[in-house]
Amino acid sequence: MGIEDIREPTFLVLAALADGAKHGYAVIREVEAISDGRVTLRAGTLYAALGRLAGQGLVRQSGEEVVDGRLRRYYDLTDAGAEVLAAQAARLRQNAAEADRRLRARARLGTAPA
Amino acid sequence: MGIEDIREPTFLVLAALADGAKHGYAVIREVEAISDGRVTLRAGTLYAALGRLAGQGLVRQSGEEVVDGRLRRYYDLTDAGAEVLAAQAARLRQNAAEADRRLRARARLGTAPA
DNA sequence: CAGCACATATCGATAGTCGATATATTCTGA
DNA sequence: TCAGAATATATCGACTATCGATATGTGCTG
Repeated sequence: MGIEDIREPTFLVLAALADGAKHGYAVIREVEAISDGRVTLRAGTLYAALGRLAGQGLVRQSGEEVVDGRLRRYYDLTDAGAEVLAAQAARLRQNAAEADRRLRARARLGTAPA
Repeated sequence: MGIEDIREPTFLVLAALADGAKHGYAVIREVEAISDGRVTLRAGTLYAALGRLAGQGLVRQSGEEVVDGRLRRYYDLTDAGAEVLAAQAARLRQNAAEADRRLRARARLGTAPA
């Protein structure tokens, strides 16, 4: 339950911040783009995740700005956050590779042994 | 929230069954092996997942057997289960690739702009 | 001037996983 | 020989990340 239990929405939040600081709403749009529209973060999910990740030292607030009378609160990845993201990405790749390997083994035997 | 919301433990259960039918306890050991010891399924997680996946038509009970006086209940993937697993694996790969791409962009700029 | 995009935030409900517990048999080591 | 671990199933309460809804306010567009 430490830092290693990361679900897709939270993973995508880290990924969205990996290439530079963004404000919350921009993260929501970025996550939607990253995931080809599959994941639309709820505001509740986003701000809860940012708070949680900040508490874990993976994300940090990097300033505020007012644009067109609207407040923007920026966040970016810490080095620890980048490390966790890299480790998680490796894990996803490994899981996907293992699943594919087994699916190929299945295909070799003939599908659905009814 | 249909069938597309799958967490790591459930994904690994599907993966464990992808290359052939197994009984519950064997799935637990297989998942541990697949994940290099990172994921040890709790019995509660496993049987809940199997029941849920069976209800979604992704897994099906494929028979019972008594070995050394102990009951074994076997499960295997349906074709639908194999398709979902393949789709999820693709998704993991895509998420991992996107994270890596952004982490490389970050590295290019110089880590942690203090 | 209605409605949507932008931008933040909180709150109750849902659901998957964990941790603990229960039951029963067989194998292993001291 | 007998305690403990491994095998094998299953249930239940607790935790928590996410969802869905709601709230508040500004600025742009039709």
